[in-house]
Amino acid sequence: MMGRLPCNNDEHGLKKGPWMAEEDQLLIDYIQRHGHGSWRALPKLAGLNRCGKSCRLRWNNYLRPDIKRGRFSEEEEQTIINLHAALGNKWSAIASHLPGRTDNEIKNFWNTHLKKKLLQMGIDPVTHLPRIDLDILANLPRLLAAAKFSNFIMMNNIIQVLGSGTTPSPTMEAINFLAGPTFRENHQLQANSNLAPHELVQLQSNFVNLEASQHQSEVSEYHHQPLKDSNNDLQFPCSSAANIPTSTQPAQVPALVPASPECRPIAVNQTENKNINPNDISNPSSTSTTFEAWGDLMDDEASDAYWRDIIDKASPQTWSIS
DNA sequence: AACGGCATCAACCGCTCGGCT
DNA sequence: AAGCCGAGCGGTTGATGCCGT
Repeated sequence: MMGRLPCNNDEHGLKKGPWMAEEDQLLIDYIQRHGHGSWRALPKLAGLNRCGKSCRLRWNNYLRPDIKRGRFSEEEEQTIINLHAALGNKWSAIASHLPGRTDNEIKNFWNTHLKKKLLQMGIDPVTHLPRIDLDILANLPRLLAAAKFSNFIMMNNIIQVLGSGTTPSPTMEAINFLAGPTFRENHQLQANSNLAPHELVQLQSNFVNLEASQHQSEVSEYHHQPLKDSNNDLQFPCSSAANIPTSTQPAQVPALVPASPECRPIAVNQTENKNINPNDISNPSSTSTTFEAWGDLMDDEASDAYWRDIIDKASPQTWSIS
């Protein structure tokens, strides 16, 4: 990080912790009269013994006159769930779709209520997919074998590009590549796999979801609005795209699309279940992409034998790099 | 009444981003 | 181009309240 001094209240004798009513009043009075201007300069000007950052937070999260307080409505809940499916933990982006609600409030509401609610519904709050059970984990070796090692190397490269997609162009290039004939024709999974048809469908649908979620994610990120066609209906690049709500159409079911970088398809749950209860949700902050998770696992000596065992069982002849 | 565990949420901390010099 | 700085974001913490025993 570039030379940025922390807001160290202790060192400067600045107050920390809960705000008193008098402090609130000083802040409100000052901002109503002068606007907040420079947050750093504000506390001194307003006669507050706080750092500017603390003032900004207090104002934005609590004192702002347009803040809506009280319980979240059903519609707001659905909106949050669907936006989270599309945007991941982008609390400020989610908050921008909910007038009067702050990112902090939404984040707290998510962590304390919605996460649990989804879990109770059997939905992984990180991926927004139905939670994966041990049967799937047991089939992992076959899935791995089917995908072929070479495909994984290539997918890894692609997804790293997707994961680092802060600019639209490389990401869209990767998506176009995935969607295009080169990828689909040259990487026929079925040819070298012993997958059952439904497993193949699942694997291929992951690619489709990857396109859809990435596309939707970018659209939302750049426009903060779902795509709409001329009839004002939601428009998606493919049929399984994220289910973004409108004010008139609250979605009833959370979208089954992983969107945030840590929610890449295929195996987030499987990879992170190495030493924990497989029914537990994956940690949203631990790994930014599925393939980084793979890397983490492969780096871990303790898990090395575990994965070697799985790989050995996964038809070694299919692992030759073509 | 006292205690412990859990839930909630305001506030903080560390970091990134983008504008400016 | 490099560094500084203000603002904002997301994760985490800690105080508080509630509930069950």
